[in-house]
Amino acid sequence: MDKKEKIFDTALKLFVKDGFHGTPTSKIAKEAGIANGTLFHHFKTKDILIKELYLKSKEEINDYIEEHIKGDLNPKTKFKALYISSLNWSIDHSDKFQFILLFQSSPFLKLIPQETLDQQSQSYYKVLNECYSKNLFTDLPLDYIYTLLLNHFMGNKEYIIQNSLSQEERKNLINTSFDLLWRMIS
Amino acid sequence: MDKKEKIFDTALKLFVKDGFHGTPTSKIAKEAGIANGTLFHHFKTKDILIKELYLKSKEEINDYIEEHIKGDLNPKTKFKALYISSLNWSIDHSDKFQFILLFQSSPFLKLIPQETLDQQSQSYYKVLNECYSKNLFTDLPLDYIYTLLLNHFMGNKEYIIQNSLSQEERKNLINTSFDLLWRMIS
DNA sequence: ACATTTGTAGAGTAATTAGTCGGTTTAAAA
DNA sequence: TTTTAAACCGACTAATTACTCTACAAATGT
Repeated sequence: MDKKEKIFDTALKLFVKDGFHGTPTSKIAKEAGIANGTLFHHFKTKDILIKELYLKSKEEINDYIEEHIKGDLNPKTKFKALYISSLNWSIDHSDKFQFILLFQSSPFLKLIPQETLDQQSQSYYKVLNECYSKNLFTDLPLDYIYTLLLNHFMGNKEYIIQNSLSQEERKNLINTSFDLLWRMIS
Repeated sequence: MDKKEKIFDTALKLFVKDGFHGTPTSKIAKEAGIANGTLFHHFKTKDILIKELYLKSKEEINDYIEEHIKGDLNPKTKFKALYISSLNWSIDHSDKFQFILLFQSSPFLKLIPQETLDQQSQSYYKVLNECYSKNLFTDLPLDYIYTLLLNHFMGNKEYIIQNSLSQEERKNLINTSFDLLWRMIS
């Protein structure tokens, strides 16, 4: 495996486990099986490593989701596809997803310009706005619906990871959870 | 203000802002307006400070909630009182609540014996179990309902904090959110 | 009044950390 | 083949960290 890739992998795992400040660069290098200097050859600073790791992970989930919602024309099925594909990715890449959350609620978030952040969430908002403008949602503020949606999502993600369901059970639960959500917000 | 109390306050604020490892004891001492040595006189180690801060905060929220649910005999109103009082406390003490979450998802959680943790969540589980055994909930596993409940709670908490509502609006939203929740899980 | 404990201070220390540097190996280009 | 550049190494450094130590002040008990 490419050493830079190996650094990414190891760093992500350690950051999720012990936090950013709790993970020394020396430990990353050691566990990745490379020398200290090599790490700083690929990433000028620890901050840059953290930032690139975030951008990489975020790009992966975004690509995956966009791949799964494109083509769908009906707003509701598009919304459902968004919900389900996000859920699937976050379960299948739980460390990466956890890392994204960690980063987003950390002071390192400031390393990313607002413009980039907006751009990254564009596709979600587009789907949401379409449903909203077509009055598919109940008569509550859109940001409140977003809140309900987001946390329903997070809870179900956590539940599925925790209970390591079979592929079939998982599919069923995800569908059930979407129905529960839709019943709540439509 | 008592210096020990001042350390508690400052440490909590900084831990929430910058994380445990991101907050040096020297910074805590400086911002609390005390000497380095004084901090270590009151708390033998940084870990002990973190642990005591958690136990203190957790005790406060537990006391508050228990004060608000005692007396209620009907399981549903007791459940509602639990939901609403938790929400109110977490909004009115958002830093402390954030700290509790931070601690619980950190490696420091290991500092607390399982026995103590169980004891601390006893009263919540009691209320939940009572509703469950009286068939007030829909036909889903209790731990799944707990997941839905918890995340509905978290989302609404975040929403109310973010949107700084008036006392009246807040009360209404909390009630609405409870109805939404109840409709979903009952 | 005196003694003892407790609170407070801040300089000091050993360990750890992010990041550097000079040098060697590997790989690609000329 | 020779030259150039990129990848890699690990010892090193300056800064930071958790924590100690000694001394002094305040409170408390006798």
